[in-house]
Amino acid sequence: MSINKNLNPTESELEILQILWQRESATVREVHEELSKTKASGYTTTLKLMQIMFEKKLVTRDDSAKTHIYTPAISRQKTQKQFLDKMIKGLFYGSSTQLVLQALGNQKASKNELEEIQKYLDNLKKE
Amino acid sequence: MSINKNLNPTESELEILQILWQRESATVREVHEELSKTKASGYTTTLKLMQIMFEKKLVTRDDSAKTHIYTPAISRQKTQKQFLDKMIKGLFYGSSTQLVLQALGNQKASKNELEEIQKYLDNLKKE
DNA sequence: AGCAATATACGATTTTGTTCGTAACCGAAA
DNA sequence: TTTCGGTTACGAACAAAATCGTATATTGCT
Repeated sequence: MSINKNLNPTESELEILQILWQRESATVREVHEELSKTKASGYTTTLKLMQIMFEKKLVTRDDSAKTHIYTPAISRQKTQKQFLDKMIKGLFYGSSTQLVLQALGNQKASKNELEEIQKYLDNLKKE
Repeated sequence: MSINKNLNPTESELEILQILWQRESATVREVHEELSKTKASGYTTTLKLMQIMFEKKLVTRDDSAKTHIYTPAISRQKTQKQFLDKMIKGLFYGSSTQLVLQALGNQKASKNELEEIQKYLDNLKKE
């Protein structure tokens, strides 16, 4: 029974969170600058999105100065988990294993990465 | 340079594809029946969605009889890959390894499943 | 104080996706 | 052949998300 509604971020909101997570915190302008590298849209669009995210409590902000500073209010990990779960349920018939195999098969991971995963698996098995 | 626009399926369209993949093919009524188990909405809603999916070429249909029979036009695997790629890019900073670790950590897989994954990894390493 | 530059606030519009009502259609049974 | 149940076609309403234009505020500079 959580008090917060905790609405899931939309596609665009995710893009912004992505940037905020990398930077710890940022102004609207900084976020917009970053977004502009891959996407064309107006400054006020980014502003509006971030205001909405504030209302949804996806971010907090320091508005003591003229230029507000935004900070993510939800963790990267938690968000990743939410979306993963949804995807496993909606596209992999509930099997996380299926998702993992598919992910491994598609994207070629380096040998180092594969070994990292194997180590991780060994630990899991011990538990 | 593909001729088809190949629009990604939406949330609702995925639910329908999910059913079509399981059954190989199905009528609107069958799909609707199945959807109704988990979701309340009218028959014509399902119909409309499937008609749109037809326009988008997400499904094909046999309309030789009065009751049309729909068949998925995109494969489960390809769709899974598309969404995985998008998620890795959009939420895991491009690292499939990160996604895998996160997926393994969240959802407890059984020991058998873990071993299946390990075998798979061994094969990958050999290549 | 007045001006320029840069912020935020916020409503309106556009776009995309979902839902539904109604008409037209078809086939089988009476 | 008429009727009735089930089907498709299709436009329109509705909802959610994204985009933008414009007004207003704040700061720094001259």
